Amino acid sequence: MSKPVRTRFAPSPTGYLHIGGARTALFNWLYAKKHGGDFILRVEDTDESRNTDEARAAIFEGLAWLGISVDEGPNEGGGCGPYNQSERQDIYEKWFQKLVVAGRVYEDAGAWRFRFERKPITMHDMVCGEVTIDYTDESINPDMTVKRSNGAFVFHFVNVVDDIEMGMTHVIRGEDHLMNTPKHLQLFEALGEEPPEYAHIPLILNQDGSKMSKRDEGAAVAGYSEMGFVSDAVVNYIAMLGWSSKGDQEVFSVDELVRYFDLEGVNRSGAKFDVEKCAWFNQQHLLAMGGDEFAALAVPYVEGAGVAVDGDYVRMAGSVQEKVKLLAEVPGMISFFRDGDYPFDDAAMEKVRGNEQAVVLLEKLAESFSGLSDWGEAKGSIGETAKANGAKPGQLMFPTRVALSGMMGGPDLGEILSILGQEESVRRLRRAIGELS
RNA sequence: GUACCUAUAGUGUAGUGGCUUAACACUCUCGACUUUCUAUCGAGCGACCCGGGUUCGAAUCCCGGUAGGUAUGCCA
Repeated sequence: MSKPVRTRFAPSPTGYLHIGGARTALFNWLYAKKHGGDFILRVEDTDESRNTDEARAAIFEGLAWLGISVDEGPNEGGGCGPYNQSERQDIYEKWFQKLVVAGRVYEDAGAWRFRFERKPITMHDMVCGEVTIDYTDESINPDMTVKRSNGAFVFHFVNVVDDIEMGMTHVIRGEDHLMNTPKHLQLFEALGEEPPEYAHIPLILNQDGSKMSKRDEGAAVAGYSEMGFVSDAVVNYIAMLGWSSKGDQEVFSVDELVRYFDLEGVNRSGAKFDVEKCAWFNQQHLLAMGGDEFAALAVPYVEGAGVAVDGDYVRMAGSVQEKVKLLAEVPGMISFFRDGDYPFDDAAMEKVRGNEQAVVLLEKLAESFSGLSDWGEAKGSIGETAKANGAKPGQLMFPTRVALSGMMGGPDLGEILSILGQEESVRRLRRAIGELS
């Protein structure tokens, strides 16, 4: 019987939560949840000069938005606290003394260095396999500082001590830490503790192949909501960057991800971030949800555009569920609805003008609309009007859409007609005819 | 510089020595849905970094290049 799984995400609060960090957190979380274990958040704020409160908040908010639940952490508490490294100085001091007693550290210019054992170190990484780094040559890997001259402990040391104290069983982290692992392994050995299992996952890269850093476009998790992404889609997409189920399925719910995720499916090469595909995932998740849920999610974006939303507006917003990839597209797509003087899109009008019969057909349609006793027949009458005048339904459908909305795309025509009503629809038709003549 | 990791269509992945005419998805183009825009479905374009070797047979194993990445801090 193996120990219950405990994984962690250990960010330093020096910027906003970025997509690479989010994925690292996600993999740890997925692994823990899959195995019924706990996911711990530990804030590595040992470098005071670089930490900010905003960055701390961004970590909490980002994880919360993504739906990555924290079992133990600064806000949740837990049996291994405190979870801010800045509050754990005494603990580090205690472990540091073990190193002193064992004679593994020595003073150097006021700082303390850890004496490496001069031998090859082999790690057994769950993703990278067996990797050996030779520590024989001191000039290549000089003894590392574990305690600064100002008394503060360095990352490698606190990281290891905390992983011991907090009982981590698996450490899943970015491949940029691969070369740090032998150092950590040496520390575990010197401290007389069993190291956790390690898994180094490939990095997320920019389109040009460089490591995605905090400054790069699309790097901030906080920006995704604003752009109109839903968190499940972002989670789904970043999970697919470097991991696959080995089958053809790509669209997963979070529950499915927990069920199917495994470290065997993680590959070893870096993945370039593709916003287009991320948007496609978003569309798939939008399509998969119920109409009410979609409308509820879309409304804040419409309100954000400065519009008071009433029942008809909610209905309108809901009608574009299968027309958008991003929720932020919704307000623009339905803005014509309450704006009687909506602008006509140039490209759309040009296309309509290219159809010589358009104006005549629209006039006939306006007449037909005016005479309708049952407005529910409106959409059908478009096709009938077209046929009655020797045209195909499609030749009138598009001009009608442009006339009513000013745009090439948008909600279903029937839905537009229905919500606009007879009088307003006729008025809009005549307005467009005037514009075209 | 040195070490380590990686290398399949523009992008993300599958393929772990023969079942491969290298599969799936995004993007793009074109069709279908005798109704627009979407959605959906269908089709098309498009790849095994290079060179040796092992083998009857290599995208797959080995070696060497090349390219990219990461690490080489009293940052994390």
